[in-house]
Amino acid sequence: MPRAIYEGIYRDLKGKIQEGTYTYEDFLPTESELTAQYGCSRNTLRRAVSMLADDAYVQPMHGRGVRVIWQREGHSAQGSLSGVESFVEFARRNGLTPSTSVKSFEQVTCGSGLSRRTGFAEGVELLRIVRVRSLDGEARQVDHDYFLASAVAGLTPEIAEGSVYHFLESERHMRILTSKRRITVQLATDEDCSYMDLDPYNCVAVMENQSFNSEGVMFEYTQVRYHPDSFSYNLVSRR
Amino acid sequence: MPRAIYEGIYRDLKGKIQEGTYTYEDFLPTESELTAQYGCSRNTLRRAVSMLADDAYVQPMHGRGVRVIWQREGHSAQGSLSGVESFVEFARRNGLTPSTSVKSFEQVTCGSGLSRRTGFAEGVELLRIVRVRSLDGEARQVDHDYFLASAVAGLTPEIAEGSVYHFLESERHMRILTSKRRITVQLATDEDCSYMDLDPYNCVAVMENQSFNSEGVMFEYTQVRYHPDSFSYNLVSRR
DNA sequence: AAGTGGTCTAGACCACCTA
DNA sequence: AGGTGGTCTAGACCACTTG
Repeated sequence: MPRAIYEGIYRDLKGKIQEGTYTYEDFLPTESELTAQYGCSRNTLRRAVSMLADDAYVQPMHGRGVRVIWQREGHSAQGSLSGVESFVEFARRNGLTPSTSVKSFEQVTCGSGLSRRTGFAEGVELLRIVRVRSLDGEARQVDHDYFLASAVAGLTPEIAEGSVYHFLESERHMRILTSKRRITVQLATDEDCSYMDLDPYNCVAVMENQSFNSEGVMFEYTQVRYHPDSFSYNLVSRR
Repeated sequence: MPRAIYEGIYRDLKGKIQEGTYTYEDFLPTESELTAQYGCSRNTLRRAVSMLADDAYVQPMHGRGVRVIWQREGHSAQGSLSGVESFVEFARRNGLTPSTSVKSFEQVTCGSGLSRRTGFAEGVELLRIVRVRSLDGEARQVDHDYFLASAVAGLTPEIAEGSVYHFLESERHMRILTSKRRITVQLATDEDCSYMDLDPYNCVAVMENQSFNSEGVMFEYTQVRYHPDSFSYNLVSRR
């Protein structure tokens, strides 16, 4: 694997923090020690450290050193859906059986309302897919996907029962490079109630998502409506 | 102001994208053109561009160029609380009158349950503050704050009615450098219902937050419980 | 083949912290 | 004063895309 040097150093340091070689509130060795240790330039090492800082594993302190701030089980994890993990990966990791039921699979033209909501240009052809996803038979989320029709030619309802991304990556050689997300809480719609076990006055967590492919073109808008018990989202911010 | 060069370039390019000098799906000038334009080294320019990419303003494409992916009103913004903006800033921007009522202000010792929830070590002294925050008289969120008591000496209920961060920054010369967050949706507690206008079967959006100061020490755990109508969180992810 | 972004190096100077 | 991280430069080579 032709991995970048900074990537290797990043993984190595991250592993050492997770394993306890460096622990909470320790200082990492200094930059000059680490560059000597890894036999790389200072810039390359700094890039790796800055990635660790982005992950909130570490906090560099000017004039003092680089302090570890990662804690095992920092925010103790409940068994709930992480926003970054795929549905199937989450299920596998927790020993649950995932299943997907395609409720809708149709081509639509993007009208003005849809354009404002999704960010697609008016008039473009979209493929609309609605899927209910369950764990051990319990409906946990409803996915509303809109794909640029031209980008997903060949997609069938059968494929949509599995992973659309796998299809896009292996068949269409497409990669998601960037995505913008928004999380809100909304009152459950009648549709939500009919798909998931919810009462009309319940709320759902809604994650909207715009994805851009390697061409820099937005090709997907997704709205995932989560059963409130199944939603958890972790993130980090700096500065 | 001794701002960094990359910071200036970053802001300039960001402004040009927002103003429409470069628009959605355009390519930026090439790196060599931009380095000439700004009279800086390639590394410095690349750092600025990489920050724009982190913000999903731009997507660099190997061998082709750097494409703008920012859209005005991409995910159309509703009038709702953003997770990154402070409560007062949000109110001001939307012409609403913010108010805060301190419901609790007391010192507690961190027990095992609290330690697991918050990430503080067992036995440390904490200052617990509960505040209800309203916009135009309507209660929108309840803040449960736990501060390392030693870090916030001198804090009073009167100060807590305003901005604790302002106190920490100007009086205690403390800065938040990193924070880890988690967002979940929970059933409203009796306390939530009594503070905000909610029924027992309603949900609240909960944002938990651990903050680290410039010493790399966690000094704050906050749990903000949002009225569902007042919650919106925007974020970006790459790769 | 030419042009683009991606990675890496070596060396310089600065700003901050501790003593 | 000495050590640490923060910024910046100049130049090299590589990998990908396009004609």
